[in-house]
Amino acid sequence: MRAARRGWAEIAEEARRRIYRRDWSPGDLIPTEAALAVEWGASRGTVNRALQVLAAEGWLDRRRRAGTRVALHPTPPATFAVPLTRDEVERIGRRYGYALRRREVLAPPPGIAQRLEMGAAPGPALHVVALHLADGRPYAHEDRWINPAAAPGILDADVAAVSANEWLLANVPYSGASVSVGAEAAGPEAAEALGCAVGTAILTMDRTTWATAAGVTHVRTTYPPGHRMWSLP
Amino acid sequence: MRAARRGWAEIAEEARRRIYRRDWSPGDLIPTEAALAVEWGASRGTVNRALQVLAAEGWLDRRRRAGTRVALHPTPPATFAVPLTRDEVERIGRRYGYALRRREVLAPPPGIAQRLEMGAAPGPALHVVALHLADGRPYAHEDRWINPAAAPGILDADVAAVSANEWLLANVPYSGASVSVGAEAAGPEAAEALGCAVGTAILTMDRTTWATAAGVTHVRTTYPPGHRMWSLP
DNA sequence: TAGTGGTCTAGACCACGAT
DNA sequence: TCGTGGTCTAGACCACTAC
Repeated sequence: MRAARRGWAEIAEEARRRIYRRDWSPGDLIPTEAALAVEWGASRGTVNRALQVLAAEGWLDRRRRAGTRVALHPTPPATFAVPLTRDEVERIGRRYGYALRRREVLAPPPGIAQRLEMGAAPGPALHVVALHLADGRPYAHEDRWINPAAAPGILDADVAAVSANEWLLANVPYSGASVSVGAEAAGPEAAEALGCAVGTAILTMDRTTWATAAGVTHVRTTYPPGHRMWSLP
Repeated sequence: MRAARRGWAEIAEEARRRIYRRDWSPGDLIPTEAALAVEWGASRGTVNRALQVLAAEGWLDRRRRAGTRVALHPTPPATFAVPLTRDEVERIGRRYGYALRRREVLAPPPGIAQRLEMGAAPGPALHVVALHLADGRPYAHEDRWINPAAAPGILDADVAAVSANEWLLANVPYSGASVSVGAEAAGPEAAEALGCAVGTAILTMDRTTWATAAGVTHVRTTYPPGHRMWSLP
């Protein structure tokens, strides 16, 4: 039906159109790659690339021999960027500031030790509490634990000058992270730092980061009342 | 150095190893695709595929002519799945239930009308308030507005029997969504539905969904105290 | 067992942008 | 200008799985 198109991106776009126009309805089997390659005047490799993108986005379910079907619940996962706080602040055009509020070396509580895979009788860890500022006002409060075994040199780092996270990014290999968000009533320390009443509803984000095998750091970041995290477009 | 490897996935794995072992450090220029293809005994196309994956994950910055560099802040965005609530409940092994609490047709408040692109003098919209249950207990409370112009037939749908979201997924094309999360104090309606005190800190998720051009639905979902959203592994 | 998607290859041309 | 990544192609083989 269609004349020669150009590139896998345009092919993917055409396929998306067919899906949300219901030319291809949820559950439907769509033509094979070979057939679409002929129809669109492209090679099978190009069609394959386009359809793999749609499958990764959640629009299609593909299985060898069984063919490609339109997904029943085409709801692509939402993606939230969780960048370095400095970058996040500067990207919205505000001046970044950083203030260390507490630094201590002591054995972490059991929950933290478990997340950092420090064993049942954990040695001392670095505990850092700091405030990130945007145009001089509180932007985020962070309460961080760092496993010195996984981050050699951190105990000598000047975490008053550079945020612990930036030091880690520059100095420690990173292989993965787990993130969660939730709502909590502000505790005394966060409330005072963020300038709100104790008990106010605030957004909290927990992030645990690993190197190859060991847990490197666990951080709880809390944001002032009203803060929202937005998905990427 | 290395014997023939197999496939772009293994090549990507090897490249990731070099990055977090600091064989390739942040800011470094890495060898060209052609050079790596020779070293790894693969074709350039295979190396290209692997490096494109790493670039999409945030590990590499690639530019024509300038070559490929290791990113300075390699922090891949966290991805949260935002599935159909029914699927979410069933995936954690609990029995799903749904209870309609309110259904009315009236002009939406200005903020909602704006998100749904209904203009300055919006006509009536469908307002649905419902509760999702897991093993009979409140799992999520949703307050939803639907633009009937973008969802023809919704006014005749039986939203007491099937959740409005499921009806929409089955009947209305979907082209994109915007999601945000935040923390709020529970209002009277949500508090009563979720069985908590007014003012308790609860997680809220807003989602606006569009068809090709028009806004289809805006929903605010609130979760019981303590609920957390987790990133995908 | 046969049909479908997943992938690799070698070669080619193009687009971008550093120099 | 010209080196680098981005992409297309045609052909091939393989892996999975419905039949």
